[in-house]
Amino acid sequence: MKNVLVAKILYEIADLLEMEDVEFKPRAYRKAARSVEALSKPIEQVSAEGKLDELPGVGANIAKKIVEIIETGSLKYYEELRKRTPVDLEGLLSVEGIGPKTVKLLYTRLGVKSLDDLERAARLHKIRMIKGLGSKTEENILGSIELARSKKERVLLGSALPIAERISEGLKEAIAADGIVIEVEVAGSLRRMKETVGDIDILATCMQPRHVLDIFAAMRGVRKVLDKGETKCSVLLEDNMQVDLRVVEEKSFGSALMYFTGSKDHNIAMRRIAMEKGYKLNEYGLFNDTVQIAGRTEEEVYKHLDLDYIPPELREDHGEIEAAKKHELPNLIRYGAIKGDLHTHTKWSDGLQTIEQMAQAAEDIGYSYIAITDHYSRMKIARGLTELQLRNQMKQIDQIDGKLSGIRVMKGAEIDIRKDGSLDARKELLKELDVVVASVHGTFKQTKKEMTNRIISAMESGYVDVIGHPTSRKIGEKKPCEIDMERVFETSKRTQTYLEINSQPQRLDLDDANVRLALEFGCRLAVNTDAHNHEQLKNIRLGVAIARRGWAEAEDIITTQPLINLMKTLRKS
DNA sequence: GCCGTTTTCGGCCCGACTGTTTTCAGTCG
Repeated sequence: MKNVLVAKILYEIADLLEMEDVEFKPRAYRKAARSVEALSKPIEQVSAEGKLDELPGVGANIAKKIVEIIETGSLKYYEELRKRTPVDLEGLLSVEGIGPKTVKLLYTRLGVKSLDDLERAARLHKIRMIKGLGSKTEENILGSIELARSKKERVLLGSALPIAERISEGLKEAIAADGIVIEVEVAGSLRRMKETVGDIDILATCMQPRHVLDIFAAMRGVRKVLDKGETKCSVLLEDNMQVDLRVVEEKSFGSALMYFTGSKDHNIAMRRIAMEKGYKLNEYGLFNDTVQIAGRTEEEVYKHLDLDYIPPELREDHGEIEAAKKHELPNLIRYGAIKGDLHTHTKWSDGLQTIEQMAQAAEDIGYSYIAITDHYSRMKIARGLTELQLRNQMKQIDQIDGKLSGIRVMKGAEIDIRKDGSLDARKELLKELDVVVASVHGTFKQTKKEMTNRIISAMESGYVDVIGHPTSRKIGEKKPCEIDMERVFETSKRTQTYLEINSQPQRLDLDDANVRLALEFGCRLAVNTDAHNHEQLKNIRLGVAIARRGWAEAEDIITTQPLINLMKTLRKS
């Protein structure tokens, strides 16, 4: 599956062309790249079927280039562009505030090719000497460069999860084909559903550990075997992700799973409890002297320590052990509990699919409602709709909704919260919508107080149902805005304006800590995907994971409610 | 380089903000 590679090259061509002041082509390449990225099947398959030019944004020329990438792993056109400006484009562009034009400028004037070069140039105050740049730019670069570097070290949950699942499924299938019984589980921070992970840990139990390790080391996608022993094998995948596989005896599977799931702090606390009871806990089991009294499953280990079972998402030593002791753990929202999505986009604004396609996809995953909330903006953010366009869309949604019986399609919009906290839409228009999502786009350089008031104003307007991606953070790219969250939570509760848990892999905003705090304030939240294509509707599990990590129960999340209850919850019903 | 019930050629999103500038380029969403 070369989708990621193809998309990456197309994106980079766009940046390279932009560097050279080429007009319009960058946009064309980006559109094609997004199409490839959104694809659920291998690009090779689409190519083999001769259907590349059916992808939105892919014409004869780009199709030809994609074929070349599939066949050779690279692209002459791309290599030539790179030769003209041989820099670590991806790295340099990951610095906030630096775009293709600045990369070009820094390269031609200072020979900056890498993040290290950039940092050196900034420290030596060479950047401020360039016409068009200044001391402020230099300071900003130094401020963002660490963040840009750290991005490489951890991978988004949303990226790592499918890789881990593919590997564990592949392993199961390969072993099963040999007629051998195997049990495989993903462990580590990935199992705890942390928003980013450093590597992938997989645990297996099998009577023939060596056979499992051999198959694992020879799997497709493995670039390098880092080390391989009797029970453990570490490999580096083609995309630089490290995967560790451990094979343990069946009688130790539960305790090993606990041990390798962590967190470290949770494990330490657990071992202390075992000690207090006169036992010993390690990855091989729970022991009374030398006799193993538990270890086959996690459940029996917790039980023998007089604790309720603690779901992996809670294992951070943030009070979960005390709660488990007192039988006060939350009844966490289940992964399948979501009944609908209140934040989605279509090709009317910057999405990829039609309203029908999004609604159909939502119905297919078992939802009973979906709100179409394309960007609406008087300032044309992300191809926002005009009032006339939105009214046309509303008519079309009504027609589509009339035709579909299995799912309710709701009229909505994502409205920009302007700098002064006012909504970028006429109130009369908002009244006609079923769902109003209001979000901050463009965080400027506002103070904490200004930003807090900006969001609170929107909540107090009386026209907003959901605040979209409340802190505007992007993991590894953009820090969350400084906001007085407690004031926001208080207002959310008072005005019954629901804060979103945005399920986009790079957002996950609110984050787990804020979710937990919001719940303490008595807020209810909305888990949405902000999907820009139908595949992204499936990101909902990431949002639910964050809800679980924030100790949320189903009742805390309005999108678990059936339609009739939801309508009572929203203000415009 | 792509695309089309107003077009197969001529458009293609655009406004705000920042940091640099004396009127604007680059970045962002």
